[in-house]
Amino acid sequence: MLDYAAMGGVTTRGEQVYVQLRSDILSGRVLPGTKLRFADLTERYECSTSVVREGLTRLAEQGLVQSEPQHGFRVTPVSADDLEDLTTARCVLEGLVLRMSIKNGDIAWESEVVAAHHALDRTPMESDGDPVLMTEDWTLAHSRFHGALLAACPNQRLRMMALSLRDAAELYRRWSRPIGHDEDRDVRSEHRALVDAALRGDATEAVRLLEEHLRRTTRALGARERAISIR
Amino acid sequence: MLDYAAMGGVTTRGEQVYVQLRSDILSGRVLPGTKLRFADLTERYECSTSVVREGLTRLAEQGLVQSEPQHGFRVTPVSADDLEDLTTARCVLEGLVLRMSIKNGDIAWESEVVAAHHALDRTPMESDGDPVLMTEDWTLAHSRFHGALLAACPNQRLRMMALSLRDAAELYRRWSRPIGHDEDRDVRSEHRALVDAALRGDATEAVRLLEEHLRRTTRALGARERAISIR
DNA sequence: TGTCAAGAATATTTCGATATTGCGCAGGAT
DNA sequence: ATCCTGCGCAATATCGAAATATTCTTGACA
Repeated sequence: MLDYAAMGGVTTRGEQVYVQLRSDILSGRVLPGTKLRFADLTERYECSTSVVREGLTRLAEQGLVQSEPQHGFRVTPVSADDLEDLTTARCVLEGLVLRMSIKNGDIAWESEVVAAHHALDRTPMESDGDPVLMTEDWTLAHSRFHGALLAACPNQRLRMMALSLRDAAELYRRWSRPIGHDEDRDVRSEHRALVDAALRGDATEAVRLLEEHLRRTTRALGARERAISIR
Repeated sequence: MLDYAAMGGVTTRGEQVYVQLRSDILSGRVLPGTKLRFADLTERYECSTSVVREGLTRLAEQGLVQSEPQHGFRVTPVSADDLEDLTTARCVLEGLVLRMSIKNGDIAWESEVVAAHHALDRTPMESDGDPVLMTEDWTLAHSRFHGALLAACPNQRLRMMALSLRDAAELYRRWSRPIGHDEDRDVRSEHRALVDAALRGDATEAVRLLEEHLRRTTRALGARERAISIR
């Protein structure tokens, strides 16, 4: 949770590598459980071990990778139990933050929510090439939309923690593409209902919808996980 | 939030330095706002810059120190606004975790709570030498006591986040020694009431007591802060 | 054939040095 | 007098290799 809010762009090599490493993990370019060797990473990111180490250390602190002393780092493996924990934590915390955000949101916030939702609604979910992974664009728009919903929460720490949990969930979400294809319409209508409740100021209903939204993604992954484990 | 649960003790130099650095900050041996120079730290901890850097990076990720690229690190400064945010976050989150812990706690958990409370109750708060800072022993016992209360929360992530907030608050608590001396008795009775409610299984009352407990410490600091700012 | 130990190979951790960046001050131009 | 520019100092960021730890391989011995 380093605060680079003040700086315009990426400045140090360490920061660049960290951002890229993080992006590579979150986007699923390196699979959960993968061992991260220094030799590979220094070559891939064209920097020395120190810089790689710094990035890995930061990610480990966030829980995106795991560190075992003298044994190196690996991308945090996914598990059904952990997902259960994560989902519960998100329902509780993100629900809370959403409630605070709605109670506190002004017109500017409402505008941002509407804008983010519009962008999300118009972004295609799946690319023609890959029927499993979502598009980069949709993932980004989705992240922005949920971020916008939470943006008006006056408590920075709670908001940051909720966002951090969303990141952790990204690892799972990345692989939760449901088998069926009607899901597409479903997710969009869930988002729309969420926006409606939020703008109406109906925090309780919005929180209920959010929790349902989160749990559905979890259930979708459950199905996918079973499918993968059969292989 | 690196997971060293599996390892017996501290193994790498980096880990040692991190632990010590963290302890030095949390215990108030280096004041909030202090610039942390590499030259000083490498000498103090007898290691190279890389190791110091790793420790600082981890602490920065936790929010205990701040990093500004090309400008180094400094211990996160304290502010009244941040304390307000922090206290609110703690009341909400730690309250939630306490509730879950009480609902889920078994006899073994109860025993731990009783034991930790007993140890805390018998540990002197203030040393004869310094009338302002709490003793190292009391701080440790206090931390263990509150940790024990939360230990039965089945959700690891929520529990870890609550503990992380407690650490952040430690920076403030360290300087919140009230002016008056009767506070001593007061804090002890607050802890006792908390234990009673928890063991009774009265989660709602326990959470209420905890929130009051947290807010009182905050108010105590408020007074102290004003006293400091007058200097 | 199975076990164990010594040594080779591989990976991580730590170091010391170099490269880079930012800051302050002096000197000169406007 | 004020502002700009360039130089030197101090601190951070990065590197590449040495030191340390772990894992794998090989071969002797029971």
